[in-house]
Formats: sequence, structure tokens, C-alpha cells
Amino acid sequence: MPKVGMEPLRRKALIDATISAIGERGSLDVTMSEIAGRAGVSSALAHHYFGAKDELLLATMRYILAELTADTLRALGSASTPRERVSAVVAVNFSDIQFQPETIAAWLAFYVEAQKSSSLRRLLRVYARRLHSNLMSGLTGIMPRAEADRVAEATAAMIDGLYIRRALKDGVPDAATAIALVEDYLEIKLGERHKQ
Amino acid sequence: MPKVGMEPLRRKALIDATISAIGERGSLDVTMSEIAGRAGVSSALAHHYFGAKDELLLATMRYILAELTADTLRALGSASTPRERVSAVVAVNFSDIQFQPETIAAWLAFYVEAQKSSSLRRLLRVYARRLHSNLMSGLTGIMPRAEADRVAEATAAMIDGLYIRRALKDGVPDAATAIALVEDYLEIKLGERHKQ
DNA sequence: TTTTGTTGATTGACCCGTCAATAAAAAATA
DNA sequence: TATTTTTTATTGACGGGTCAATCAACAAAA
Repeated sequence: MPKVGMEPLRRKALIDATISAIGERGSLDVTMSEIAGRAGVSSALAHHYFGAKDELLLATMRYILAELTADTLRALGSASTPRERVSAVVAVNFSDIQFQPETIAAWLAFYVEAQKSSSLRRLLRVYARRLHSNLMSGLTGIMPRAEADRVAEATAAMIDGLYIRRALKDGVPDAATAIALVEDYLEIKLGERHKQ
Repeated sequence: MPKVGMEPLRRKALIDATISAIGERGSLDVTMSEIAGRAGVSSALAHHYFGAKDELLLATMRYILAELTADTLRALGSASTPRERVSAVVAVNFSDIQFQPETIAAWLAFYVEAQKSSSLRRLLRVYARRLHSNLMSGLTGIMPRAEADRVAEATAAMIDGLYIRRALKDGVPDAATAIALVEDYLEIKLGERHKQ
């Protein structure tokens, strides 16, 4: 019983289904039928709206990225000092929505797929650069640019590393502990400056 | 022209071929024929020696892990102080052999596959635990166990994170810079203790 | 009647794993 | 030593399965 105006709803449902499918299986090795089934439609419809599987995956990654961006901007909005900006960026990356096994598994899988797909690689590079510049937006108010650069790099690496370890379900268990580790690094890195 | 005693040679060649194939494609999505072709044999032979694809992949991961273990033990052997032990472990992870795009891509791909394969997951957990305990072997000589635990966790996360970023060919470019970032963290973390 | 939504069925490609067959070396037997 | 037999090495061909993508067809809204 076709109703008009289904396209946006179907697209959203298919993207959600893609995330949950990838999250559950832990890799991009999910079939179009599997995804479509979760969204309650036929695989033919998924192809109808997205053309090819690659494009569905790309759209999904874009969606995840957009979510992260929105969350980050929101968090940055309510931060008044440079120090708070840095903490806000860190906190967002470990927020309930972002630090879920499903989302993390998807991230990891996309990282791997990025080696094959140049459009995906470009997208991930945008994310990496944005994370860096978001961290910089706080750090440059605290330390010289050159040092801020290195601290941002180390912080970003630490965040990514904690993500991976979460995916393995080994090591750091919860978000709070992860945040504590990153904040501890930042604290001594920033405290260093006060003393001298 | 069959010669006797080929088995170990073929096994090694197939494992090498697996690493280079995975490294080049950037994912485990390599066919048995592709791997066998690189090793200069037929896909049937690969099956003959390894049974199934899973087992070849597992053997490959085991091989990479064994290499890393050997390198680490060698490095730890020539470290006399606890501080040197820590640096040795860090250095090994960024040594030329380990920090190559091919090897890194393989690591990343295996991380993803580990979500599906429990035997692979077990193997990676062994690696994570070993890295942790290797770091601890130095850190416990410098700070209380509880704090050493946290520093080891943060260091390990940073190492893993720098690996990922290397795979993306973005951010930290060379091993020296990566080592500098980790060492900087360790230095202030250790220096902190001197001052108080 | 044109547009939008939807699917079952099908096709074509790809790939894992198996098997029968071949050939040379090694071991056993005469 | 000469022969047969067994073991080891190796591959081409193929069966069976999976899956992305297509298409014709149908139904309801505009």
C-alpha cells in the first residue's frame, strides 16, 4: 500500500538498519538483503533508493559523521573557556551515543574499508581534520600553536586508540575511565605550563 | 617437478603472500587464488596445506604476532633500567618492520575480523595483554602498581591510535614523530613523580 | 495516465573448497 | 641392482553457494 513521501523515511530506516547490522556483525560484510530485511523492505528497494551498496555505506558513514559533528557543535556551544572547549570535545567522543559498541564497530569497519574506497577515505580524513581543529580551538588559547598541535595529535590518537580497545572489549571498559585517561593527560600537559 | 620437503617453504611463502595481499588491498577481502598466485602456486595447494581460508588467516596473524614478540624480547634484553624497558617496548612497536603500511593494514583488518572470529579475537587479546604486561614490567619499577596500570593503558591506547592514523596516511607521518609523542607523555608522567 | 513505491524472480559474477589425475621422489621389495 | 609401491607435491576443472544488481510487473496516489 504505497503512500507518497516514503523516500526520506526509507532512507533513514535503511541507514539505521545498516548501522545496526554492521554493529552486530562487526564488519561491513553485511548483505543488502540483511540490511533491507532489518528495515522491513526488500533488497530491491534498497537498490532503488541508493543505487549501489557502496553508496548506502557511504551515506551511512556520512550520517554517523553528521551526528558527531552536531553533537560536537552543541557541546562547544556551552563551553566558555578554552579549557572547557577541549574537555567538551573529548566528552562528546565518549558520549553514550558515540561510544556504543555498535557505532564503534562501524567506525572500525569503515576505517578498513577506507583503504579500498577513496571517497570513504576522504570522508574519514575530514573527520580526523575536524577533530584536530576542534581540539585546537581550545588548545591554542592555552599554549603556543606548535605545542598545541602536538597535544592535539596525541589526544586524537589516544581517543582513537581507546575506541579500538573498546571494540576488542578488552582493556578500558567504560566511557568514564576512558575520559579520565585522556583528561589526565591533558591536565598534566596543561599543568606543566602553570608551574614554569 | 615435485621436490620433497616443500611444506615449510610453501607455508612461509603463502603467509608472506597473505600479508602482502592484505597490505596492498587494505582488507581481508583477498581471495585464496590471489594469495596463492602471489606465492606462485595454485589455490588448491593453499587449501591442501592450510585446509581453509580462516586457518591461513589465523596462521598469518600468529606469524605477525610471533615476529612482534621476538622483536620485543630482543629489545627488552638490552634494556637495563625500568625506564629503558618502557622505551624499548614503545620503540619496537614503531620499528621499521612493525610500522610499515602493509603490516599496519593487516593489523587493522584483523581487528575487524576479530569481531567475527573468536579464535582471532583470542589472539588479539593475547597481544593486548602482552603489550600491557611488557609496559608494566618497566613501569612498576618507577611508580605504584595502580598508577602504572593506568599509564600502561594510556600508552597502549596511544600506540594503537597512532597505528590507525598511520593507516589513514593522515596526521603523524613517520615513526620518529610517533615515538616522540608517546615518549613525551611518558616523560611528563614520570617527571611528575620527581617533582613531588 | 503519469508518477511514486514496492517486490519476486532472475541473472551473472565470484569464490571457497573438493576431487580426480599426474608426476616425481623415496621406500620397499624382489 | 632393478622393480614395484607408497608417499609427497601439485594442479585444472568443477560443484555449490552467495550475493549484488536488474527488470518486469503490480498497486496506489496524484
